[in-house]
Amino acid sequence: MISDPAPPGAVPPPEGSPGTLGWQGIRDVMMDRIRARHYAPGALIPNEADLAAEFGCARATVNRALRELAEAGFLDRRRKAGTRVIAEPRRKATLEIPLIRAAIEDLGAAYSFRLLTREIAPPPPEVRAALRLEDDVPLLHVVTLHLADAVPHMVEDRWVVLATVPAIEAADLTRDNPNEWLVRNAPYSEGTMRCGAALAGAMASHLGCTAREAVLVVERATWLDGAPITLARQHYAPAYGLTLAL
Amino acid sequence: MISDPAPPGAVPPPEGSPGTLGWQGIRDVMMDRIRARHYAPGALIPNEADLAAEFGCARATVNRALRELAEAGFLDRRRKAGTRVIAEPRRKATLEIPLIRAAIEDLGAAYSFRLLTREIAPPPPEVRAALRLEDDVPLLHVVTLHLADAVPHMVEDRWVVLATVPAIEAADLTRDNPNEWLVRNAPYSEGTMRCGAALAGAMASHLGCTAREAVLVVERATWLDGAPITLARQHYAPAYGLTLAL
DNA sequence: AGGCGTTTTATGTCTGCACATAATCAGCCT
DNA sequence: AGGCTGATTATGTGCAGACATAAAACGCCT
Repeated sequence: MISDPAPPGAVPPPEGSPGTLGWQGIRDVMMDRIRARHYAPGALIPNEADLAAEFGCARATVNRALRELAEAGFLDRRRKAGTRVIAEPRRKATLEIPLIRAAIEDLGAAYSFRLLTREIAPPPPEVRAALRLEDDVPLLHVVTLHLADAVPHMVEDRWVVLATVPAIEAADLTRDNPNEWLVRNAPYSEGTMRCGAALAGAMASHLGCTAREAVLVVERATWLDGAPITLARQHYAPAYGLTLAL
Repeated sequence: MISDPAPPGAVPPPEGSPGTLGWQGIRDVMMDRIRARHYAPGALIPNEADLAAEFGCARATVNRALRELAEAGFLDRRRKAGTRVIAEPRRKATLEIPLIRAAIEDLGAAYSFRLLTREIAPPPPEVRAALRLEDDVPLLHVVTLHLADAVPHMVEDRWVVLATVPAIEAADLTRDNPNEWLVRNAPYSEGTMRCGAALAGAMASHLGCTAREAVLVVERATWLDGAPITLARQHYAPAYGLTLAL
């Protein structure tokens, strides 16, 4: 049965006006109802046709509104089974993957970088494993120091699969840093990302801190249709943190 | 002008078949074209009506496909100006905010928790600042240790604004841990989330590690329509990292 | 009871069509 | 030239109707 008569509090303002609120308005009203528990957690809500009648609009408009709420993780929609309020919504935080130059400039600092290492070498086993590499081919290995107002901000240790992105071998990475070159020239279709913490250790000298300080480590690997592209491990300066949007 | 004749490589399979590929198919074809630079980075793509004619479908179907690509950060759409390929796509990683119990059980471990502290106290200045609290009212302060297979996994230090969520004062937080209680009973409309690194320090005793190890720290604050709800600082056990999806 | 098709139902998607809205562009006036 | 105004144009949104599809519910048969 449907929890129509609003058990506890009630914030349902669909009003008697015709249908001038659009799909965003309908989404907002439905969101309010979910929050106010007009629709109980876990309960079914009315079907699209009924809601369309209530809001005085077409079913497609209700569909658009409910689809968004489902994508946002508040509703569970299944054919024939109807639409259900998720009792324990698993919300998502999103992280805009920073183009390093842009991230630093957004901080109001002047960006610069230094290429510390550039070599073609066989990767260590963990790198091969992380990229799911089968052959033991040499990769391009670059270490880049990124600075904000000439102060070390992040060290990026990156391996690039030349077989997948041969053009990078000829690129002048002292002009465009590897991060930017890849963003512009190597689209990817899949990837993994993990962030953790570690002691600065060997990175301390680059970051201008002591080896015993804690730094944020971000590791990202990318593929294009199954072909490995690159693995990057980034060590940020102490006290720096990533901000995600909810 | 539009980069229609495909400059470098070309992967445009719209074929002569009528219109049996649906909006997802159209999205995929367009994605392939962007990756193959059939549409040059920064260039305009054909308008919806033309694409609809090419794919043999209605404009609404093309619209749906392009809207998704725009949301994913590959296209920039503006009324009258048309749709443009973003040259340096700023991609987003998403983190499913874990219900701690579920996160640990997904690891294949048995979940348990211990409430270490429960008090009502005035918050320190940084907590007030993070929640944008104006009055100097006392908050509920709980510290919870979450364990995976009886091994310490994370310590959560949380402040809850009683004025916004009075019901939590009566809740039995030794049954439902604060995390779960809030997810079920305190919906939020806005929030911030930040993750960084720190030395274990005073948390070491709870986490079963030394004070000089690096641990991941996640700080989350939430509001409901501007009213502050809670601030949580979570210290994870050493070596644990968050995995984001690209 | 138990198992197996068939019906029913709610959502998913598509089609044409229409109008709204924003932003560009051209042309006009001063 | 400079600036305002209005036409043009591409996207944003809406509607009504239709068919597709998944899955639950029902009923039938054994």
